[in-house]
Amino acid sequence: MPALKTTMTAHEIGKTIAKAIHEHKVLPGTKLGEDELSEIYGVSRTLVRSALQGLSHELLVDIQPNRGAFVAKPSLREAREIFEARALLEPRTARSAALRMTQDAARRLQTHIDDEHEALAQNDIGKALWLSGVFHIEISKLADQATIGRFIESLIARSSLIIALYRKRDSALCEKHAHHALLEALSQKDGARAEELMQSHLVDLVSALDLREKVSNPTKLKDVLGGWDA
Amino acid sequence: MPALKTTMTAHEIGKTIAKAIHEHKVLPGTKLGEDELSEIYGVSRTLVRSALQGLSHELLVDIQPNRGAFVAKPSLREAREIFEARALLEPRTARSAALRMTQDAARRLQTHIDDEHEALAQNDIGKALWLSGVFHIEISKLADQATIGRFIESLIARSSLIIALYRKRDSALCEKHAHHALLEALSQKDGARAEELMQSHLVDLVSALDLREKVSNPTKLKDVLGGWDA
DNA sequence: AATCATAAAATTGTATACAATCTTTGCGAT
DNA sequence: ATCGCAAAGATTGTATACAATTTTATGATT
Repeated sequence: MPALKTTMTAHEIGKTIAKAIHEHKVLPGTKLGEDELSEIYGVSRTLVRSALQGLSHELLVDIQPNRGAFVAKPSLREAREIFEARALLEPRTARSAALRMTQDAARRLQTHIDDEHEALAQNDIGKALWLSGVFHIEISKLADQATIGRFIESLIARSSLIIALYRKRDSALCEKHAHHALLEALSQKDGARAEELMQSHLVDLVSALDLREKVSNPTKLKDVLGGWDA
Repeated sequence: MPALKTTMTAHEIGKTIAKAIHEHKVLPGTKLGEDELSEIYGVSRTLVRSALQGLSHELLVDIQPNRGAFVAKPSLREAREIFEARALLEPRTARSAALRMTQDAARRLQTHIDDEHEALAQNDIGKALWLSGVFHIEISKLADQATIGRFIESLIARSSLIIALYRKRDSALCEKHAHHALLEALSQKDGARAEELMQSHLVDLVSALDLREKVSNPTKLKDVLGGWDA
């Protein structure tokens, strides 16, 4: 833990909250009260509000006027759009990354994969899930196109929410070898193969989700009274 | 003008400032002082800060810690990246838009083109430039992909800054017929042609910019002492 | 005259106080 | 009991006050 800095900046607070969201420590729909957070971080509501507004710009939290901030709940439609956008951007970006690949980058990605496996071994699904996302972000950074990289980063961040909401039961995301194969292609500067692998990897990711229309106009409202959300 | 609402919201203030930036009423590098703005809009610095932070998230303003907010000055590299990203996203989006085109949308785009011409006739270059950008945004909205649409919107907003910084002298952006041809293709639901036209339109836009490396290590610093920026 | 140090002014950063809005609770009527 | 309404409580929205930092102005020294 980074030692006792006198006070956290709004950006740092935002990062912390974002991380908790990404690791599924707080689930979509959770209320993020200002007093609560300012208590936690030992700062005034001013900074908390600033952080929350930042997160809302990234569409990670939803600020409802006079009601407060909630962890965002992307709709089915948004979910589909986000993975469509990823399918559009990431394969191409992986190809660029392959062309610019370096020894050092390969090493970094490898240790990253190791971290993923470690988290998985410790059964910290949330963390493993997020690290898996960061792997994609790292690749996009290698492509040396910061603008598109930011878009991808934003899409992956939101994917975290989508996975929390729409993951099929007992679907094994984080297929071990997918990232490894990707790294291999990148290391060999095989752009075409990297592009291909990324594309099919994304298809696999989507196939672990249930993005079908919520069917039931619940035939009887009474039936659905079990623990509903906020 | 919208009548006397008691007070403006941070979002509205941000929109107003953004509009001024887009229309080149304030140029890249201009300082946006908090007191100054709160005076102008008749609100406290709290709201102004919130607005500025929002704009900084959109990369329209650059907030330097303890120094203040300035209208952003995209680097040459960013400029190139942004138009690369547009070239990647917009043609495809224009194709989708064509497939979803309606009578009503065609009418709206036509009146939009008329507005552009009117602004041009009134010699309001800044406004014409921005309306020209909004035309692209409107098309992207028709494509029914809000996520990518937001990316495109953000890219076009920043293009405004790039044009302010890097436009070739006496280059006629806003070639009259380009948008008209695009509208025609869209109206005919000719996706392939719309995609083509958009692609070449973007090439034309870039060719009106000077995105070459700034050559001169100024041989003598003394020579460059004229009014330099902040 | 130019340069550096120092002090005053101005500006941004953060916390607190107050206002507006929403939520919950309790009471009374049906 | 259930519904509706009203007051109390809690939470968000905005403004102001104070602290920290930067910028500008001033003056001494070389």
